[in-house]
Amino acid sequence: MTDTPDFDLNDFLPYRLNAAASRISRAFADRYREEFGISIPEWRVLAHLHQSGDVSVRDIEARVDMEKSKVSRAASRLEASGYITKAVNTVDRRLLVLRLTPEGKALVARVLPVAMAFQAEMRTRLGPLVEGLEAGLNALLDTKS
Amino acid sequence: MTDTPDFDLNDFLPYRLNAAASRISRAFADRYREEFGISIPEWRVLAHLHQSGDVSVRDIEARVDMEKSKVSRAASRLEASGYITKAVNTVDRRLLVLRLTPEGKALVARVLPVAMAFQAEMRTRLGPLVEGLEAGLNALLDTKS
DNA sequence: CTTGCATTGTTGCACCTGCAATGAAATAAT
DNA sequence: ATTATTTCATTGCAGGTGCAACAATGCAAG
Repeated sequence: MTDTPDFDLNDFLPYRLNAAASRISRAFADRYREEFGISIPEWRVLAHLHQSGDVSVRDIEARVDMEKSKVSRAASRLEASGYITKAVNTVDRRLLVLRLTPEGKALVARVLPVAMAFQAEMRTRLGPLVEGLEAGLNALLDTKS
Repeated sequence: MTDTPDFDLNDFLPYRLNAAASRISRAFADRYREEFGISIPEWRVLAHLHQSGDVSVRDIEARVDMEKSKVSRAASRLEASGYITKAVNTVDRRLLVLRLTPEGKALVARVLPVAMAFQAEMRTRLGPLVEGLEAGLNALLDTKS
């Protein structure tokens, strides 16, 4: 009987997770690009610099879930735009020191409220379901790393 | 005091959602590529053809959350690999009729158990949290479309 | 009929991405 | 000290992606 086992892509958890993330990311990226002219990788670098001060590429790679080449290119774009500086770490000259410029700090100050508002929108849309979603994401992110 | 409002990227919902989805997708894509030589877009097309029989590119675009160009290219690769055929719909010659070949059906029969096993792994890792995650994804997918 | 408009699928283009190779610097081994 | 090994960041390359432009077809208006 079961020659063709029932399968509906829309009930398939990996697909659903990816579809939801893609839509959210797309909407988010559009807003960032239009209002601030930055991409999501650039935003992640900025956010981490805001959060942790001077860091290296490797630092960001470890904490922000991005390949080092992606970090490197995002950092180069941010440097070209004047939002960060790249300097050589004097104690270990293999390392870079990425640092926000005043313009970068000002940009972060403008982006942060938009990011928080976006997250608030998501939470509103989710209502009480947000807790379950967070718990599920925790489980996936903890175990899988 | 609040010159620099606290912000931790790892508590930021859009980031967490995307990070989780990326890791899952990556693991999934690796397995598909190694075992079957197909990508996720190709898998989605195959899955929809398995589920719905003959369909057009536009059909898949609407139901599988992919741009038409992405569908078109995935379909071309699948055709080149001999897994589907592309024919012109005789009643509306703008439309294509995508159809699984016997090889395509055989491939789907091999992929489906792997997909189900992967989903089962996710469910195991999540345990009872899977319900909350599903509910949250529902909310995001329903409202956002 | 024909003329204009909408729809379907493909493709050119510019961009982004991951991976591997590379160069530079630090560390370990002998 | 010299040599090998490891670490860090960048870059070349091949391939995937979205978007806009396009050709082909269908449909509607006159």
